[in-house]
Amino acid sequence: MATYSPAQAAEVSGFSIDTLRYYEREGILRPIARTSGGHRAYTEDDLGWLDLVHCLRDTGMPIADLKRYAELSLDEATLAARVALLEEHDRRVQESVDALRRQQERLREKIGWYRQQGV
Amino acid sequence: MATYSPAQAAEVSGFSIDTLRYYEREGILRPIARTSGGHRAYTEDDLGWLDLVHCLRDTGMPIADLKRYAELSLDEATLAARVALLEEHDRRVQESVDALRRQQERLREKIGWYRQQGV
DNA sequence: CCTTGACCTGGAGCGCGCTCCAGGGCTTTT
DNA sequence: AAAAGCCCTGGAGCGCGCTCCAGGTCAAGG
Repeated sequence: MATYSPAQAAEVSGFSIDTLRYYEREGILRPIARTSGGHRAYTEDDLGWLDLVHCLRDTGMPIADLKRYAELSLDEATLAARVALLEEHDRRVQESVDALRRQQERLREKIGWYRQQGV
Repeated sequence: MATYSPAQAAEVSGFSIDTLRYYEREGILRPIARTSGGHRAYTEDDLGWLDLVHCLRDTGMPIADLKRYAELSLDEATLAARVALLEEHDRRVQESVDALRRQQERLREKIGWYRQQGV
């Protein structure tokens, strides 16, 4: 199975090498396999997981939550719980989208008001 | 004209007293009027401005940008420029809403995939 | 008056999420 | 086999946006 050097993993995942190491230290990534010389060798699976991590980070999931999620992932039996967590996160994302749009609406009202003042 | 104590201004604006002081130090608020004893007395105008500040912060405008905007506000002649900035900000807000929704869509696909794996 | 509670200032501290660095070991190319 | 470029570790540092603190002053009720 193909593996990826840290630089390649960074390229593919969109995280920096430092961030990948940081995530591993934090327990968000399971310990990455090593070459005989001690260099990391990321697997396809690692990259798949990183793809989900990216999605979760981009939607505002905090590092601490991601870590808890990753810990759950160590136990196959928790699949249902993990999906429940993702769905809960999805609800929070929806709330923040809604909140953002509400504030955007207010912003537009303010702009309209300024425009009426003769801009 | 009615004025507001720091506690009242915090209550109305939704910012903490410490944050109000911080914003004043940073130049996001013009220097707030004082009582004879040196205590702050916020005006209706201050609260109106704070309302806009809250809207901008909630939509992700950084402190530094807010400061620049506040500096512009000191000069009446910049009204058009300020409105332009708000509209530019509105575009960025729209972009982040869109990005968030795209990632949410991906998240939902992931959830759907897990569901297919038998959850 | 005197107490109590709100407010003042300057500056330190914090939580988050990285990012960078020194000092050293691999590995690939020539 | 030597140079050049990746990668290693542990730990320090940073940018943001507050938040808290000490040590004092002011204001309002009894």
